[in-house]
Amino acid sequence: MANSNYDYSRIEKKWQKYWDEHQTFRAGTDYSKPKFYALVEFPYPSGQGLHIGHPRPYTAMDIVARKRRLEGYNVLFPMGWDAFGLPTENFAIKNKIHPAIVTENNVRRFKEQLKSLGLSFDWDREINTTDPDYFKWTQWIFIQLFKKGLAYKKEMAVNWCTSCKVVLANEEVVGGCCERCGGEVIRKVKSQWMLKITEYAQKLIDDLTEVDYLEKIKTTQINWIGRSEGAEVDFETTAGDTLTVYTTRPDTLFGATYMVIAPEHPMLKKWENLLTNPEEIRAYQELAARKSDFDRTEMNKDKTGVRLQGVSAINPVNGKEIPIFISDYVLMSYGTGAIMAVPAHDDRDWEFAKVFGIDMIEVVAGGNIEECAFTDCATGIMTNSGFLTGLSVEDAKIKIKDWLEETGKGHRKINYKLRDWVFSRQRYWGEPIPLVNCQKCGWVAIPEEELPLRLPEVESYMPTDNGESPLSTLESFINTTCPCCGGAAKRETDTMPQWAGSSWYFLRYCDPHNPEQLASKEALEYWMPVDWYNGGMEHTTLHLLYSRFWNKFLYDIGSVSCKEPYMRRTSHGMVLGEDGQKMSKSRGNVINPDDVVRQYGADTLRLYEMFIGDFEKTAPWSPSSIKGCKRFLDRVWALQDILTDGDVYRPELMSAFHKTIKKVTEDIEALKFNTAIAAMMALVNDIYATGSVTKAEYRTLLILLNPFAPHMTEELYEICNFGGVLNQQKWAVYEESLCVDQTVEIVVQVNGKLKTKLTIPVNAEKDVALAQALAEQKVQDAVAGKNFIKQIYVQNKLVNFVVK
RNA sequence: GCCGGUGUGUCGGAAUGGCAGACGAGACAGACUCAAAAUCUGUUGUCCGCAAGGGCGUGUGGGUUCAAGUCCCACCACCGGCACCA
Repeated sequence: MANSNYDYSRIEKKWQKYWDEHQTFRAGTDYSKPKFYALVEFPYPSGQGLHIGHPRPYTAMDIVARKRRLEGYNVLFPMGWDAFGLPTENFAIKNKIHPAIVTENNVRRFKEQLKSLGLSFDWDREINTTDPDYFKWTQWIFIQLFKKGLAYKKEMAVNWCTSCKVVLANEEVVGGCCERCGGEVIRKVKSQWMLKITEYAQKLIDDLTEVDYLEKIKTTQINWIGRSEGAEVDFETTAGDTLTVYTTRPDTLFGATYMVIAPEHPMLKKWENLLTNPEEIRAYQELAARKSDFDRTEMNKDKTGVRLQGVSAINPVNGKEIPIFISDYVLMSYGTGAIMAVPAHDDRDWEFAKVFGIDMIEVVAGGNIEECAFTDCATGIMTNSGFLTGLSVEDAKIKIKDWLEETGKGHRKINYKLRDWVFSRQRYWGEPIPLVNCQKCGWVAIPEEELPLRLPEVESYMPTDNGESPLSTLESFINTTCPCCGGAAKRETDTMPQWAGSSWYFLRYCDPHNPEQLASKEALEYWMPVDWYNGGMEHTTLHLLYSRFWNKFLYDIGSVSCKEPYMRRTSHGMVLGEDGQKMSKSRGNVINPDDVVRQYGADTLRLYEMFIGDFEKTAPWSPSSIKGCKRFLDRVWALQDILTDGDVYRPELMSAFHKTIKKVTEDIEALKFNTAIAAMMALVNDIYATGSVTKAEYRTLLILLNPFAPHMTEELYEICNFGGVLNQQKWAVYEESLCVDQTVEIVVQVNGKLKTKLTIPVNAEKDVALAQALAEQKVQDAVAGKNFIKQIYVQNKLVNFVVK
């Protein structure tokens, strides 16, 4: 009989209390110790409470953090709340509760749930983005950006969610719909605060070489930033001015038979009096403006447009006059908002030219332009191209760029798809933008002593239908004096987007209570960069990019000491419902972590979330599979009944132990938690096969398992009187030389087919192994009467006789 | 269309070019039990065979190799992301 039942509920509460009281996981301030900074994305404390997907990445990093502590590192593993945002505000509106109260309640619930999972966060460093002591520094950073000219206000077409009544960043629009609510997104011209992330585009690409991110994260970011090399080319027009285009294919300049400008292009205004078909143009402009992004993508098959009558352009290489069109396939937001169209060598231009019956000139030989545009840069040879004829495309690109620069008709240019970050939101529950507008001085930052600029109390948080912030109705908030001239001024009423607070939170964790600075220099120099940051793939082009940008800016102004905030970035797969579908209320496949903790205990839940499959891939929840993890813990618990006095690894388990230590040690670092657990399960099976366990064996097993199942292993460690508490012990060590057995089983093949297996001494010499293999009857039968072609021996693996 | 990723038993999934299916689940059989649950033991890719044994098996088709789930080429299916970016 077991000394006691595995009463997980009692044990887990006991140890959670113990860790709390002893501040076991408090990050030390001894800066002479080696540090390890493990980070998980802090949650948005929603009203639904913790989702079953949360524990997966949290447990993973908890395992790493716990292991590193046992290895002697000073570990920082913090947690906080990304609490500004729309759902809280919407809930507040609906239920007439202040969003701050809603946030407080949600945070309390989340914290309880996280604690019930035994996650080893340093709760002394808990932060909350809605805390004025925190967002004081979010506002401070904004002011620095403003002072350096990286925050600017611009009248522009923005993405407007008709349902949330709020502006969205480009990154927040998914397939023409609002990322959050799925509502229709339309384009609306508004004056918005923008952050010049584009200024950092090149650095954001280049510095990826210095960090260890999953390759797909790097490529996604690189593709999102979308660097392209080309040239800007100036086309003179019959209006006597110049129309500049951007192209990546200046080599095809001789093939440019028309031009297209975006419907919003400013030149149209300039040419107003010269254009003879203004109605037609205006009608098209209105049509294009009404189209949402969604419509634009939907309609991308049929090219539409209007030819400008009265103005045309001159091709600078051959002086030919070519027509200019407006069409919504050219975007004002990229390049110069104007293109030279080369229908023979660009798919979109080809389609457009077919619709409008425009000439094509083949300038790169090798395709059939009657059928489709020939866009291959690698094999084509220039033709019909004057001084470029006969060159390869690559050589032609260089030559034409040189020519453009020599003649002053253009120049080399690099463009990025990345656009500046729309940073204003017309909602209540966000950081107020700390600027005032003065008639005389324009936009002025409020003095830093006045930070934090708190949110005023308002009657209603309702977003207004005219698209202004709820703060805009509050005279007492708006009216203020100009810090510059002392005259009357008005405060900015927009707030910051939810991404603001999370763009620098990893810095605040280093020194979370500092009232003087966002964090002290010493703390930042010691803890930064984050050694390992795990989070969702969905943040690759949002939070991950934004926070790299902010960190780089803070680095440039001397506030932080490293160029890149995160040394290593990994990503976890989602936990799906039992049916393999994404968990959702409507599907009825939602699993609540509280229920699982109640039914099986936190240790089982932790173990299962790690065992469920490859950490980086999605995995369906399986109610029966989790029982296997509980069963395993029960078996570990019951080992205490067969504990002997012996205090060494027994010879028959010697290599099994060393191998398992090695496997678990390495697998944790490689995110292969599932195979680490499998190895421990196999070890326990091996132990049971011997009928008993020694103290040394049990102790090692408990240490290996501790990061995964911290409560139970602490309890067993105490029950068995192994001395002290487990979390103060040292991680298990292995010796390479003891990971191998004295003998190995090798495979004997004839012509690659398995014939028999053979047990021979480890590292046996070739002739010894071959001789022994050849002595086997089955081998004899298989090779009888045949000639040996080859005899292959792979040490400790196999013997293969190739015969004919 | 472009960029990623993934295809292995009934299921989740293991396999530095070297015994495919570790570990777990499920199923089946047995032990314990009045009985059930729990637990323990065994079997469990598939086909032929009473057996010994043998054939076939990692999405499809080729190739490299003594040896391919793994490397190369072509293709198919599914998942995710981006999408008129000149």
